[in-house]
Amino acid sequence: MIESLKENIAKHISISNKELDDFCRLFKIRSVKKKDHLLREGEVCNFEGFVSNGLFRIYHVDYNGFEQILYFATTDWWITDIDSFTNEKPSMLSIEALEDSEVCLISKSDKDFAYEHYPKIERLFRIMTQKTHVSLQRRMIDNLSKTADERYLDFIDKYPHHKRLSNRLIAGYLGISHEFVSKIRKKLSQGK
Amino acid sequence: MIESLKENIAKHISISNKELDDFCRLFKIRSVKKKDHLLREGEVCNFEGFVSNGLFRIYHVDYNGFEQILYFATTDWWITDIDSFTNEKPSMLSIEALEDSEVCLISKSDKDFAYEHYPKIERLFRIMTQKTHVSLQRRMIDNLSKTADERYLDFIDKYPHHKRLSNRLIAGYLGISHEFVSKIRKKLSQGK
DNA sequence: ACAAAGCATTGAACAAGTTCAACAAAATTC
DNA sequence: GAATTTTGTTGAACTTGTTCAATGCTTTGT
Repeated sequence: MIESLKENIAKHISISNKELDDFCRLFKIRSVKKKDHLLREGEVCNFEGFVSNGLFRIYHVDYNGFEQILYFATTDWWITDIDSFTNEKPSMLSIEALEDSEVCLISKSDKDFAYEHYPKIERLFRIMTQKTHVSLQRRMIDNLSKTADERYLDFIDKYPHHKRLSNRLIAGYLGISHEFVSKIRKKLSQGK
Repeated sequence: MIESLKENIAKHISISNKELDDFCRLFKIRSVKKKDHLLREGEVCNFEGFVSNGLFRIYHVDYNGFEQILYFATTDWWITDIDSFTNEKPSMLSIEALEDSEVCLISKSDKDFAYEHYPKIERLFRIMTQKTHVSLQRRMIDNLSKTADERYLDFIDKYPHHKRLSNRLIAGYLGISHEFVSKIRKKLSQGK
Protein backbone atom coordinates (compact mmCIF):
# COMPACT_ATOMS: atom_id res chain seq x y z
CA MET A 1 0.00 0.00 0.00
CA ILE A 2 1.35 3.33 -1.13
CA GLU A 3 -0.60 5.09 1.63
CA SER A 4 1.67 3.81 4.39
CA LEU A 5 4.69 5.01 2.39
CA LYS A 6 3.19 8.50 2.21
CA GLU A 7 2.52 8.54 5.91
CA ASN A 8 6.06 7.43 6.64
CA ILE A 9 7.56 10.20 4.50
CA ALA A 10 5.31 12.87 5.98
CA LYS A 11 6.55 11.80 9.41
CA HIS A 12 10.11 12.82 8.46
CA ILE A 13 9.75 16.03 6.45
CA SER A 14 7.17 18.66 5.56
CA ILE A 15 6.24 18.32 1.91
CA SER A 16 3.33 19.38 -0.32
CA ASN A 17 0.75 16.79 -1.34
CA LYS A 18 1.63 17.33 -4.96
CA GLU A 19 5.32 16.63 -4.45
CA LEU A 20 4.54 13.67 -2.23
CA ASP A 21 2.25 12.17 -4.88
CA ASP A 22 4.77 12.76 -7.64
CA PHE A 23 7.54 11.16 -5.65
CA CYS A 24 5.51 8.16 -4.58
CA ARG A 25 4.45 7.49 -8.16
CA LEU A 26 8.09 6.53 -8.80
CA PHE A 27 7.66 3.46 -6.60
CA LYS A 28 6.52 0.06 -7.79
CA ILE A 29 4.73 -2.37 -5.50
CA ARG A 30 6.02 -5.89 -5.28
CA SER A 31 4.86 -8.94 -3.35
CA VAL A 32 7.52 -11.21 -1.98
CA LYS A 33 6.84 -14.75 -0.81
CA LYS A 34 8.33 -16.08 2.40
CA LYS A 35 11.91 -17.35 1.84
CA ASP A 36 12.29 -15.38 -1.39
CA HIS A 37 15.27 -13.09 -1.73
CA LEU A 38 14.97 -9.45 -2.73
CA LEU A 39 18.76 -9.28 -2.98
CA ARG A 40 21.56 -11.84 -2.95
CA GLU A 41 25.19 -11.23 -2.04
CA GLY A 42 27.20 -10.44 -5.15
CA GLU A 43 24.32 -8.79 -7.04
CA VAL A 44 24.13 -5.03 -7.45
CA CYS A 45 21.27 -3.68 -5.35
CA ASN A 46 19.11 -1.81 -7.86
CA PHE A 47 16.39 -0.64 -5.51
CA GLU A 48 15.62 1.12 -2.31
CA GLY A 49 12.53 -0.29 -0.64
CA PHE A 50 9.87 0.52 1.90
CA VAL A 51 8.25 -2.41 3.67
CA SER A 52 4.51 -1.74 3.53
CA ASN A 53 3.82 -5.14 5.04
CA GLY A 54 5.78 -8.16 6.26
CA LEU A 55 9.21 -8.95 7.63
CA PHE A 56 12.72 -9.19 6.18
CA ARG A 57 16.21 -10.01 7.35
CA ILE A 58 19.26 -8.18 6.02
CA TYR A 59 22.32 -10.35 6.53
CA HIS A 60 25.86 -11.16 5.58
CA VAL A 61 27.45 -14.60 5.34
CA ASP A 62 30.90 -14.47 6.93
CA TYR A 63 33.99 -16.43 5.95
CA ASN A 64 33.01 -19.27 8.35
CA GLY A 65 29.62 -19.62 6.71
CA PHE A 66 27.82 -17.92 9.61
CA GLU A 67 24.94 -15.65 8.81
CA GLN A 68 25.34 -12.33 10.60
CA ILE A 69 22.07 -10.42 10.70
CA LEU A 70 22.51 -6.69 10.38
CA TYR A 71 18.87 -5.91 11.10
CA PHE A 72 15.29 -7.01 10.69
CA ALA A 73 12.99 -4.81 8.65
CA THR A 74 9.33 -5.06 9.50
CA THR A 75 6.36 -3.00 8.36
CA ASP A 76 7.27 0.69 8.06
CA TRP A 77 11.04 0.16 7.69
CA TRP A 78 13.26 0.94 4.73
CA ILE A 79 15.55 -1.62 3.16
CA THR A 80 18.49 -1.44 0.79
CA ASP A 81 22.23 -1.95 0.70
CA ILE A 82 23.18 1.72 0.52
CA ASP A 83 26.74 0.98 -0.48
CA SER A 84 25.78 -1.27 -3.36
CA PHE A 85 22.83 0.89 -4.42
CA THR A 86 24.56 4.27 -4.49
CA ASN A 87 27.90 3.08 -5.84
CA GLU A 88 26.45 0.41 -8.12
CA LYS A 89 28.82 -2.25 -6.89
CA PRO A 90 28.22 -5.90 -5.88
CA SER A 91 26.53 -6.26 -2.52
CA MET A 92 28.01 -7.92 0.55
CA LEU A 93 24.48 -8.33 1.89
CA SER A 94 21.43 -10.43 1.22
CA ILE A 95 17.80 -9.56 1.88
CA GLU A 96 15.28 -12.33 2.47
CA ALA A 97 11.58 -12.26 3.28
CA LEU A 98 10.84 -14.10 6.54
CA GLU A 99 7.10 -13.86 5.92
CA ASP A 100 4.92 -13.15 2.88
CA SER A 101 5.55 -9.44 2.41
CA GLU A 102 4.87 -6.39 0.30
CA VAL A 103 7.39 -3.67 -0.54
CA CYS A 104 7.41 -0.38 -2.46
CA LEU A 105 10.54 -0.18 -4.60
CA ILE A 106 12.27 2.75 -6.30
CA SER A 107 15.13 2.43 -8.80
CA LYS A 108 18.38 4.33 -8.65
CA SER A 109 17.64 6.44 -11.70
CA ASP A 110 14.22 7.39 -10.36
CA LYS A 111 15.72 8.26 -6.99
CA ASP A 112 18.41 10.37 -8.62
CA PHE A 113 15.66 12.06 -10.63
CA ALA A 114 13.87 12.83 -7.37
CA TYR A 115 17.07 14.23 -5.81
CA GLU A 116 17.40 16.65 -8.74
CA HIS A 117 13.76 17.76 -8.87
CA TYR A 118 12.59 17.62 -5.26
CA PRO A 119 15.15 19.05 -2.81
CA LYS A 120 12.91 17.90 0.02
CA ILE A 121 13.69 14.35 -0.96
CA GLU A 122 17.40 14.89 -0.56
CA ARG A 123 16.57 16.08 2.95
CA LEU A 124 14.35 13.06 3.60
CA PHE A 125 17.15 10.65 2.88
CA ARG A 126 19.75 12.70 4.74
CA ILE A 127 17.54 12.60 7.81
CA MET A 128 16.77 8.91 7.50
CA THR A 129 20.42 8.00 7.00
CA GLN A 130 21.29 10.07 10.05
CA LYS A 131 18.74 8.21 12.13
CA THR A 132 19.95 4.79 11.17
CA HIS A 133 23.49 6.02 11.70
CA VAL A 134 22.68 7.07 15.26
CA SER A 135 21.04 3.76 16.08
CA LEU A 136 23.93 1.79 14.55
CA GLN A 137 26.33 3.81 16.67
CA ARG A 138 24.36 2.98 19.77
CA ARG A 139 24.27 -0.69 18.87
CA MET A 140 28.02 -0.62 18.26
CA ILE A 141 28.63 0.75 21.75
CA ASP A 142 26.25 -1.77 23.28
CA ASN A 143 27.94 -4.64 21.49
CA LEU A 144 31.32 -3.52 22.72
CA SER A 145 30.31 -3.15 26.34
CA LYS A 146 27.48 -5.56 27.09
CA THR A 147 27.35 -9.32 27.62
CA ALA A 148 25.19 -11.60 25.48
CA ASP A 149 22.58 -11.82 28.26
CA GLU A 150 22.19 -8.07 28.39
CA ARG A 151 22.04 -7.73 24.63
CA TYR A 152 19.40 -10.44 24.48
CA LEU A 153 17.26 -8.61 27.01
CA ASP A 154 17.75 -5.29 25.23
CA PHE A 155 16.69 -6.88 21.97
CA ILE A 156 13.57 -8.53 23.36
CA ASP A 157 12.73 -5.29 25.01
CA LYS A 158 13.25 -3.03 22.05
CA TYR A 159 11.78 -5.12 19.24
CA PRO A 160 8.18 -6.24 19.66
CA HIS A 161 8.56 -8.37 16.53
CA HIS A 162 10.96 -10.73 18.34
CA LYS A 163 8.05 -13.10 18.81
CA ARG A 164 7.99 -13.74 15.09
CA LEU A 165 11.68 -14.73 15.12
CA SER A 166 13.31 -18.09 15.77
CA ASN A 167 16.18 -18.50 18.23
CA ARG A 168 18.54 -19.00 15.36
CA LEU A 169 17.61 -15.66 13.82
CA ILE A 170 18.01 -13.87 17.14
CA ALA A 171 21.40 -15.55 17.57
CA GLY A 172 22.44 -14.29 14.13
CA TYR A 173 21.53 -10.78 15.17
CA LEU A 174 23.27 -10.90 18.55
CA GLY A 175 26.37 -12.55 17.13
CA ILE A 176 26.22 -15.63 19.39
CA SER A 177 25.48 -19.32 18.86
CA HIS A 178 21.85 -20.44 18.87
CA GLU A 179 22.64 -22.93 21.62
CA PHE A 180 23.71 -20.08 23.82
CA VAL A 181 20.45 -18.23 23.16
CA SER A 182 18.72 -21.34 24.39
CA LYS A 183 20.83 -21.33 27.57
CA ILE A 184 20.15 -17.66 28.19
CA ARG A 185 16.42 -18.29 27.91
CA LYS A 186 16.66 -21.15 30.37
CA LYS A 187 18.60 -19.07 32.86
CA LEU A 188 16.09 -16.23 32.59
CA SER A 189 13.05 -18.48 32.96
CA GLN A 190 14.50 -20.10 36.12
CA GLY A 191 16.23 -18.12 38.83
CA LYS A 192 16.04 -15.05 36.55
CA MET B 1 43.79 25.66 7.81
CA ILE B 2 40.65 26.29 5.83
CA GLU B 3 42.35 25.09 2.65
CA SER B 4 42.29 21.45 3.71
CA LEU B 5 38.56 21.80 4.52
CA LYS B 6 37.93 23.09 1.00
CA GLU B 7 39.85 20.23 -0.53
CA ASN B 8 37.94 17.73 1.54
CA ILE B 9 34.57 19.13 0.45
CA ALA B 10 35.57 19.26 -3.22
CA LYS B 11 36.45 15.58 -2.97
CA HIS B 12 32.81 14.75 -2.16
CA ILE B 13 30.71 17.02 -4.39
CA SER B 14 31.08 19.35 -7.36
CA ILE B 15 30.56 22.92 -6.21
CA SER B 16 31.44 26.39 -7.49
CA ASN B 17 34.34 28.28 -5.91
CA LYS B 18 31.99 31.02 -4.82
CA GLU B 19 29.66 28.66 -2.97
CA LEU B 20 32.60 26.82 -1.46
CA ASP B 21 34.11 30.05 -0.16
CA ASP B 22 30.79 31.24 1.23
CA PHE B 23 30.19 27.96 3.00
CA CYS B 24 33.69 27.74 4.44
CA ARG B 25 33.45 31.26 5.81
CA LEU B 26 30.86 29.87 8.25
CA PHE B 27 33.57 27.84 10.00
CA LYS B 28 35.69 29.06 12.88
CA ILE B 29 39.17 27.73 13.51
CA ARG B 30 40.01 26.49 16.98
CA SER B 31 43.18 25.09 18.51
CA VAL B 32 42.75 22.31 21.04
CA LYS B 33 45.50 21.27 23.43
CA LYS B 34 46.26 17.62 24.07
CA LYS B 35 43.90 16.18 26.72
CA ASP B 36 41.37 18.99 26.26
CA HIS B 37 37.78 18.03 25.53
CA LEU B 38 35.80 19.46 22.64
CA LEU B 39 32.68 17.80 24.02
CA ARG B 40 31.79 16.10 27.27
CA GLU B 41 29.03 13.57 27.85
CA GLY B 42 25.88 15.34 28.99
CA GLU B 43 26.55 18.57 27.10
CA VAL B 44 24.68 19.44 23.93
CA CYS B 45 27.03 19.22 20.97
CA ASN B 46 26.81 22.66 19.36
CA PHE B 47 29.25 22.12 16.52
CA GLU B 48 30.20 19.96 13.62
CA GLY B 49 33.94 19.91 13.12
CA PHE B 50 36.58 19.13 10.54
CA VAL B 51 40.00 18.09 11.85
CA SER B 52 42.52 20.15 9.89
CA ASN B 53 45.33 18.83 12.04
CA GLY B 54 45.79 16.46 14.98
CA LEU B 55 44.05 13.47 16.53
CA PHE B 56 40.89 12.94 18.57
CA ARG B 57 39.04 10.10 20.20
CA ILE B 58 35.24 9.94 20.24
CA TYR B 59 34.13 7.73 23.12
CA HIS B 60 31.40 6.71 25.50
CA VAL B 61 31.78 5.76 29.14
CA ASP B 62 29.66 2.69 29.83
CA TYR B 63 27.85 1.77 33.03
CA ASN B 64 30.92 -0.10 34.30
CA GLY B 65 33.12 2.93 33.87
CA PHE B 66 34.79 1.52 30.74
CA GLU B 67 35.59 3.89 27.94
CA GLN B 68 34.34 2.52 24.64
CA ILE B 69 35.96 4.27 21.71
CA LEU B 70 33.65 4.74 18.76
CA TYR B 71 36.35 6.02 16.47
CA PHE B 72 39.54 8.03 16.17
CA ALA B 73 39.46 11.18 14.06
CA THR B 74 42.73 12.24 12.61
CA THR B 75 43.58 14.93 10.06
CA ASP B 76 40.90 15.16 7.34
CA TRP B 77 38.12 13.55 9.39
CA TRP B 78 34.84 15.06 10.55
CA ILE B 79 33.73 14.98 14.15
CA THR B 80 30.44 15.56 15.91
CA ASP B 81 27.76 13.73 17.83
CA ILE B 82 25.14 13.83 15.08
CA ASP B 83 22.33 12.83 17.41
CA SER B 84 23.10 15.53 19.95
CA PHE B 85 23.90 18.15 17.32
CA THR B 86 20.86 17.72 15.10
CA ASN B 87 18.33 17.09 17.85
CA GLU B 88 19.88 19.47 20.37
CA LYS B 89 19.86 16.92 23.14
CA PRO B 90 22.52 15.96 25.72
CA SER B 91 25.31 13.88 24.26
CA MET B 92 26.19 10.32 25.23
CA LEU B 93 29.64 10.88 23.77
CA SER B 94 32.82 12.74 24.66
CA ILE B 95 35.45 14.07 22.28
CA GLU B 96 39.02 14.50 23.50
CA ALA B 97 42.19 15.65 21.74
CA LEU B 98 44.93 13.02 21.96
CA GLU B 99 47.47 15.46 20.52
CA ASP B 100 47.63 19.22 20.08
CA SER B 101 45.12 19.73 17.29
CA GLU B 102 43.31 22.22 15.11
CA VAL B 103 39.67 22.00 14.02
CA CYS B 104 37.28 24.01 11.84
CA LEU B 105 33.91 24.30 13.57
CA ILE B 106 30.46 25.21 12.29
CA SER B 107 27.44 25.91 14.50
CA LYS B 108 24.02 24.37 14.04
CA SER B 109 22.36 27.62 12.97
CA ASP B 110 25.06 28.26 10.39
CA LYS B 111 24.78 24.73 9.10
CA ASP B 112 20.99 25.02 8.85
CA PHE B 113 21.52 28.31 7.02
CA ALA B 114 23.78 26.48 4.56
CA TYR B 115 21.19 23.72 4.06
CA GLU B 116 18.61 26.35 3.10
CA HIS B 117 20.84 28.39 0.78
CA TYR B 118 23.20 25.84 -0.76
CA PRO B 119 21.45 22.64 -1.82
CA LYS B 120 24.85 21.19 -2.65
CA ILE B 121 25.65 21.24 1.05
CA GLU B 122 22.64 19.12 1.86
CA ARG B 123 24.04 16.66 -0.65
CA LEU B 124 27.52 16.85 0.89
CA PHE B 125 26.26 15.80 4.28
CA ARG B 126 23.95 13.15 2.88
CA ILE B 127 26.90 11.59 1.10
CA MET B 128 29.22 11.83 4.09
CA THR B 129 26.64 10.36 6.43
CA GLN B 130 26.10 7.54 3.97
CA LYS B 131 29.80 6.79 3.89
CA THR B 132 30.20 6.62 7.63
CA HIS B 133 27.04 4.54 7.75
CA VAL B 134 28.53 2.02 5.34
CA SER B 135 31.78 1.75 7.28
CA LEU B 136 29.93 1.41 10.59
CA GLN B 137 27.86 -1.37 9.08
CA ARG B 138 30.98 -3.16 7.99
CA ARG B 139 32.54 -2.75 11.42
CA MET B 140 29.35 -4.09 13.02
CA ILE B 141 29.54 -7.23 10.90
CA ASP B 142 33.23 -7.66 11.66
CA ASN B 143 32.66 -7.27 15.37
CA LEU B 144 29.94 -9.86 15.29
CA SER B 145 31.93 -12.43 13.40
CA LYS B 146 35.63 -11.95 14.16
CA THR B 147 37.80 -12.78 17.16
CA ALA B 148 39.81 -10.13 19.00
CA ASP B 149 43.01 -11.24 17.25
CA GLU B 150 41.50 -10.75 13.83
CA ARG B 151 40.01 -7.40 14.74
CA TYR B 152 43.36 -6.25 16.11
CA LEU B 153 45.08 -7.17 12.85
CA ASP B 154 42.36 -5.50 10.78
CA PHE B 155 42.71 -2.35 12.83
CA ILE B 156 46.51 -2.19 12.59
CA ASP B 157 46.17 -2.82 8.93
CA LYS B 158 43.50 -0.28 8.16
CA TYR B 159 44.62 2.63 10.34
CA PRO B 160 48.14 3.92 9.78
CA HIS B 161 47.71 6.20 12.81
CA HIS B 162 47.68 3.19 15.16
CA LYS B 163 51.31 3.95 15.93
CA ARG B 164 50.26 7.11 17.72
CA LEU B 165 47.90 5.14 19.95
CA SER B 166 48.56 3.40 23.26
CA ASN B 167 47.47 -0.19 23.91
CA ARG B 168 44.76 1.07 26.18
CA LEU B 169 43.23 3.22 23.44
CA ILE B 170 43.32 0.37 20.96
CA ALA B 171 41.69 -1.87 23.56
CA GLY B 172 38.93 0.72 24.03
CA TYR B 173 38.27 0.66 20.31
CA LEU B 174 38.28 -3.13 19.97
CA GLY B 175 36.14 -3.63 23.06
CA ILE B 176 38.66 -5.83 24.90
CA SER B 177 40.89 -5.41 27.97
CA HIS B 178 44.26 -3.72 27.52
CA GLU B 179 45.97 -6.75 29.05
CA PHE B 180 44.56 -8.88 26.29
CA VAL B 181 45.90 -6.51 23.64
CA SER B 182 49.28 -7.05 25.24
CA LYS B 183 48.84 -10.81 25.02
CA ILE B 184 47.78 -10.63 21.38
CA ARG B 185 50.89 -8.62 20.57
CA LYS B 186 53.09 -11.17 22.29
CA LYS B 187 51.47 -14.05 20.44
CA LEU B 188 51.92 -12.26 17.11
CA SER B 189 55.55 -11.34 17.74
CA GLN B 190 56.42 -14.93 18.66
CA GLY B 191 55.11 -17.93 16.79
CA LYS B 192 52.86 -15.58 14.80
C1' DA C 1 67.29 15.48 37.47
C1' DC C 2 63.82 13.46 40.35
C1' DA C 3 59.40 12.05 41.84
C1' DA C 4 54.98 10.76 40.51
C1' DA C 5 51.91 9.03 37.56
C1' DG C 6 50.53 6.46 33.89
C1' DC C 7 51.62 2.51 30.64
C1' DA C 8 52.99 -2.29 29.20
C1' DT C 9 53.84 -7.22 30.37
C1' DT C 10 53.03 -11.43 32.44
C1' DG C 11 50.85 -15.30 35.17
C1' DA C 12 47.17 -17.61 37.60
C1' DA C 13 42.41 -18.20 38.53
C1' DC C 14 38.07 -17.33 36.65
C1' DA C 15 33.90 -16.27 33.58
C1' DA C 16 31.68 -16.09 29.20
C1' DG C 17 30.64 -18.19 25.14
C1' DT C 18 31.51 -22.19 21.56
C1' DT C 19 31.43 -26.70 19.70
C1' DC C 20 29.83 -31.18 19.20
C1' DA C 21 26.68 -34.64 19.91
C1' DA C 22 22.34 -36.58 21.29
C1' DC C 23 17.58 -36.24 21.62
C1' DA C 24 12.87 -34.00 21.83
C1' DA C 25 9.48 -30.93 19.75
C1' DA C 26 7.52 -28.25 15.95
C1' DA C 27 6.66 -27.16 11.45
C1' DT C 28 6.53 -28.42 6.40
C1' DT C 29 5.80 -31.22 2.61
C1' DC C 30 3.72 -34.62 -0.14
C1' DG D 1 -1.51 -37.72 8.59
C1' DA D 2 2.97 -39.86 8.05
C1' DA D 3 7.42 -38.72 6.84
C1' DT D 4 10.95 -35.37 6.58
C1' DT D 5 13.19 -31.39 7.68
C1' DT D 6 13.98 -27.72 10.64
C1' DT D 7 14.14 -25.91 15.34
C1' DG D 8 15.00 -26.02 20.39
C1' DT D 9 17.26 -28.02 24.70
C1' DT D 10 20.80 -29.80 27.35
C1' DG D 11 25.48 -31.49 28.93
C1' DA D 12 30.51 -31.98 28.70
C1' DA D 13 34.81 -30.46 27.09
C1' DC D 14 37.03 -26.71 25.13
C1' DT D 15 38.51 -21.77 23.67
C1' DT D 16 38.49 -17.05 24.18
C1' DG D 17 38.83 -13.28 26.85
C1' DT D 18 38.68 -11.07 31.87
C1' DT D 19 40.26 -9.85 36.37
C1' DC D 20 43.53 -9.08 39.76
C1' DA D 21 47.96 -8.51 41.35
C1' DA D 22 52.91 -7.96 40.90
C1' DT D 23 56.82 -5.87 38.41
C1' DG D 24 59.45 -2.98 35.43
C1' DC D 25 59.29 0.81 31.95
C1' DT D 26 58.16 5.45 30.04
C1' DT D 27 56.44 9.89 30.33
C1' DT D 28 55.36 14.10 32.44
C1' DG D 29 55.66 17.93 35.34
C1' DT D 30 58.37 20.82 38.17
